[in-house]
Amino acid sequence: MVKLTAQRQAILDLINASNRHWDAEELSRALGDAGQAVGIATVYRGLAFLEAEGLVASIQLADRKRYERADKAHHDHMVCTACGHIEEFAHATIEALQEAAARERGFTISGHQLVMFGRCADCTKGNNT
Amino acid sequence: MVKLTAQRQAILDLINASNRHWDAEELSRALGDAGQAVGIATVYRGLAFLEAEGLVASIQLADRKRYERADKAHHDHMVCTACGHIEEFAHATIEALQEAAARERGFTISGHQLVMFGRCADCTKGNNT
DNA sequence: AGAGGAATGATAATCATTATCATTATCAAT
DNA sequence: ATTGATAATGATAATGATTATCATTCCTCT
Ligand SMILES: [Mn+2]
Ligand SMILES: [Mn+2]
Ligand SMILES: [Zn+2]
Ligand SMILES: [Zn+2]
Repeated sequence: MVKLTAQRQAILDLINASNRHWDAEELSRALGDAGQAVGIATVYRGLAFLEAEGLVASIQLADRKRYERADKAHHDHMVCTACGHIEEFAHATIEALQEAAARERGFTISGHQLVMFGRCADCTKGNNT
Repeated sequence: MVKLTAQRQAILDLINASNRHWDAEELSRALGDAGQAVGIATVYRGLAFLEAEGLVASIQLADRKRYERADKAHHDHMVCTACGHIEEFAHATIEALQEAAARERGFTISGHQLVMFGRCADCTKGNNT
């Protein structure tokens, strides 16, 4: 019975309405534009709360943390260093091999993050930037 | 013909002398303790330089970037969230599958980072913190 | 209606990293 | 050795994302 306040619900709705990977600032700005302003501090707290509840997922990039909906199957990311595009991919075998590697070493895994950096298909062809 | 200044050489020597994963602050402090103080700004610049030259490697964790020697084969990491221990592992099959996944999507990969979080073998058994 | 506790929001604080800029080191040419 | 050009250093200010503070507002229960 997670209790969602109006601002937490607004954050969650916005995230669930697309496949974007949002940062706190973007969410705060978008909510303001939509007429339901939420203080930036509340956005940070709301995101932490929602993630703890498993209602949103996140990826930690070099500079900032980005949030996305959690109602998709687990996946990892490829980040285009030219245009910022974030592409998703899931690979069951990689996941299984990771778990095996951890098990071999007695490591109890609670999470992982695999990020590949490079140029997306568009940026590889065209010469965007 | 990379030209190493005294302070860059000192940073590199320190990194190469162990298998630790250092952050800038730790390096600056250790250099100071060793009697060859290097300003923190110079440490940051030196690390960027050394990494660009391929003389040191790095991993970007949530809060800070950590540097290690580059004269080891590529590997990824498991970070213990209890004691901070960083364990290394290499997995050729995972690497190959990653590249295949990128290729399938037209992504030109320039780098990647796979980090697993959890409790190391010691912290899983004993109850260190 | 009122008390207690949680949530909000404005703002200050924190902390890693980068930018500035005056000073110093390096090196080639005089 | 002295110059001058150029790069590096180091002290310190600035930046930017995130967290902490704290007064105010909102709920929920009695
Ligand atoms: Mn995603
Ligand atoms: Mn390592
Ligand atoms: Zn791109
Ligand atoms: Zn541990």
